[in-house]
Amino acid sequence: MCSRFALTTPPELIASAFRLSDPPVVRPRYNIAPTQDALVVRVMDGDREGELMHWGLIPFWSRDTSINARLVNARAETASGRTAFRNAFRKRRCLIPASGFFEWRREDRHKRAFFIRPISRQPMAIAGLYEEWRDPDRPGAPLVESFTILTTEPNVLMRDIHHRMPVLIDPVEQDLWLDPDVTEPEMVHHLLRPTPSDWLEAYCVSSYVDNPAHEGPECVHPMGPSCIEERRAAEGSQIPDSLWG
DNA sequence: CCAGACGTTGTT
DNA sequence: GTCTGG
DNA sequence: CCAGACGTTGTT
DNA sequence: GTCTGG
Repeated sequence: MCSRFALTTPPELIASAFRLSDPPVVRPRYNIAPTQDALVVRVMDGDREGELMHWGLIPFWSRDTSINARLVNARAETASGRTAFRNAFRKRRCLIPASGFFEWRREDRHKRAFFIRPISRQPMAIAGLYEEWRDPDRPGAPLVESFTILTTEPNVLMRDIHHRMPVLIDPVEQDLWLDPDVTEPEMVHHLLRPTPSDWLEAYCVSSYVDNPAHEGPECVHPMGPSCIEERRAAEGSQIPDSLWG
């Protein structure tokens, strides 16, 4: 799954990595949690743009926003067939820029937080879906845009930590994923595979990050003896040329 | 037909 | 809005 | 994901 | 224990 992530990349670098015409107006965030706003990249009128949206998808037919806290993830294996995600899967696919994401590993009675990031240090592109919603009880209510993160099986690196992980989209495949004119799920399903393990590394962080109200660099500082066990699936392996430009 | 769900995660 | 279950 | 609440009444 | 909110 993916229920917490960071985006600390400078706006200018986000813009170049995602080919946005303007740097997004964002501050560094070390602990982005569900129901909060996060930067989303989508294609609108043929151009990529970065927008802030609520994390937690609100289907357009919802009576209220109470479902928001629950639809923070969508299973990549089934999302295109789910009522809540079907329309978005066809027409409103998006990317969520992230410097890395957090996962908690269960260890007996304890849990330990890990930060997972690209070895390349370029921002990753998490696959997402977004939706548009207006309060049906209030005519003229403002448009609420919200998103969910697609999850899939873990790769070798992640398998040791958790049994789900977010879907990441390779830069060479991003135009296809974002194209709103590609409305057949079959055309994009093959993009929703686990990221190769040698794209990523993982290390332990302190429990400071556990509290969603906490913010700041301490969330991603290596912590404890097992920061030594910083993991790489393939030591010394080359990062594929197709990655991150 | 109407009523009620519509989702994922983790845990037992 | 649309699908499933009763 | 984790943290924190977990409730009703009447009144504004 | 389970639900809601961030």
